[in-house]
Parts: sequence; C-alpha cells; structure tokens
Amino acid sequence: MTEIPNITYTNQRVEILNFLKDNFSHPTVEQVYSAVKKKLTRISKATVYQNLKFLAENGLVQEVNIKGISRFEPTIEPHHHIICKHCGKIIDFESKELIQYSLKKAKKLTQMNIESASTNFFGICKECTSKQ
Amino acid sequence: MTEIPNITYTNQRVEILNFLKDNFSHPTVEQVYSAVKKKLTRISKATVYQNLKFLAENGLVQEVNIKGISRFEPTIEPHHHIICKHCGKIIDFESKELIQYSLKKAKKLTQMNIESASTNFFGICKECTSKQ
DNA sequence: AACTTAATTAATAATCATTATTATGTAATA
DNA sequence: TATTACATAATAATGATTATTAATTAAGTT
Repeated sequence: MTEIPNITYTNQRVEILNFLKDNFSHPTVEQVYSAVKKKLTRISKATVYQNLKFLAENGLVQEVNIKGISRFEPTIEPHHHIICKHCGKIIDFESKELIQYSLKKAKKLTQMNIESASTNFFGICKECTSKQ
Repeated sequence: MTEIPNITYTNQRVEILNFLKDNFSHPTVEQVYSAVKKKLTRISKATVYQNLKFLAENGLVQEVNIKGISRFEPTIEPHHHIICKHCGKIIDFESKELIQYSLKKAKKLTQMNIESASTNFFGICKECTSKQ
C-alpha cells in the first residue's frame, strides 16, 4: 500500500486503509464499516462503499468477489485464493509461475487479447481437515 | 445434459433445461425467467431460482458467478471463462492441461486439500478488438 | 484572507439479486 | 380415499449495492 500522488487522503480513506493494511482476512464492506466506525463514529456505510471502490480503482487495495460478495485486501499483486468449503476462510497464495502459465495457455488457445486472470481454488483448510 | 435417475422432470424444469440446452450465452436468472415465461406464462421467478439451483445441485447445469451475478450454462465439465471487458460477453474455453497443472501446483505449494478451481480470464474479445 | 469551485461526506431512498414464507396444487403411495 | 411428500405461484423479506441530495470540507485563485 504505497502512497500514490494526486489522490486526497481524507480521514475516512486513511482509516479504511489503516484497517486494511496487513489485514489478510478479506473483510466484506460490512466488516470494514464496523471496524472503521470505531474510529470515525459518524461515518456512513455509503462512504465506505464509495471509498473502497475509489481505493480499489486507484490501486491501493484490491477487490475480490467471492460468491457474489465483495471483499477487500491490501495485496494488490495478482495472486490466487483458496476458499475453504467448511469454514469459508479465504487464504491467499501466490505463484507467478502459475499466473504466467495460465495467461500464456489461454492466449495461445483462444488467440484473444487476454490481460488478466483470477483463479479461486476450493478445498478444505488445514484446521478443518485436522478437526474432522 | 444427460438424464439422471430419481429426479422429477416437471414442466418448469423441462422448459428451463430446454432453454439452457445448447445455450452458451451464460444467461442470468432474469434471462432464463423471461425466456421460459414465453412457454409457461404463469411461472414465477422464485420457481426459476429454485429450479436452477436444483438442476445445478443435481449436475444437470452449471452455475457460474461472474461479478456477483449468477449465470447458468449447460456445460457441466470443468472449464474456463473469458470475460470481455468491453461488451461483457462470456466465452468458454477448455484446457484439461491447464486445469491439471493449476490443481497440481496449488496442492504442492499449499499442501492443502484442494478439490476444484475456477478461473476467469479478462480481456477483449475478437469482435471488440476488430471494431476498435 | 476571502471567494469560488470542486470534491467529499452523511443520510437516506431506491434498486437489484436472492431467499423465505405461505397457501395452493399436484403426484405418489398406503 | 386418505395421507404424505414434493412442487409451484405469489409475495414479502432480506442483503448488498447504487443513486440522490443537501451539507461539509478541501483546493485553487485572486
């Protein structure tokens, strides 16, 4: 989350970024809202929506849509997600090699102008596997 | 879309399946609803939701969630989607090799119990590329 | 600093997708 | 036929998101 010129850092935006910084739990808008509300009690949910969108468009955070619900994360580098079918936890995992391979393969097979990809894996996380 | 025993084929389900058969446009619930309504004018949207879910759970169609919206397709084999950033069109593309590779890679790197994956590619389709 | 303009915010209403409810209808079975 | 289960239609309710609008704050200019 490096600062980028020409954007205004309002209190609201700063608090949202603060909450998201080093937070890899992929919070929903609702979760961001209730966390930030503790600092800025008068903030409205619409402002959170608006600013999360703004921050994502300016590359300060990343939006991920999982099963129809928007979530946000501080990692802006392309990466993959693993979603646990039991507890719903979302885990990041990065493989530049896999990203490269996927894009290359898709371009070759479809001859289309492909720019990016997003892959979600589904399975059972370690905690759920050991508990069961 | 092969028939599977022990499920009842009501008129509503048959019409939904008929519409989805050989339809690779990835229609939304709304689109399925208005198409099927032409045949069964009294059908309700809730019935369409319910039956699409039912058919997907029974492996007769596949649900894909794109940008938070559910869509349905007759192809039940795992495959990839390419979403055109210009016109929003969703194109199927299959590569068993890519599926295998992705799963293998993810399992190896995370040592998690990974069962399936879903990859969406984003780019510009041929039509939009040539028109521009 | 005062003035002007643009951007941001809060509050709320509106919309869209989806799920839940409930009463009715249909099919299968004892 | 009575009983049970399943399916449907209509509608209400919910949850996520977007739009609206008026008030507030920030930025830029004389």
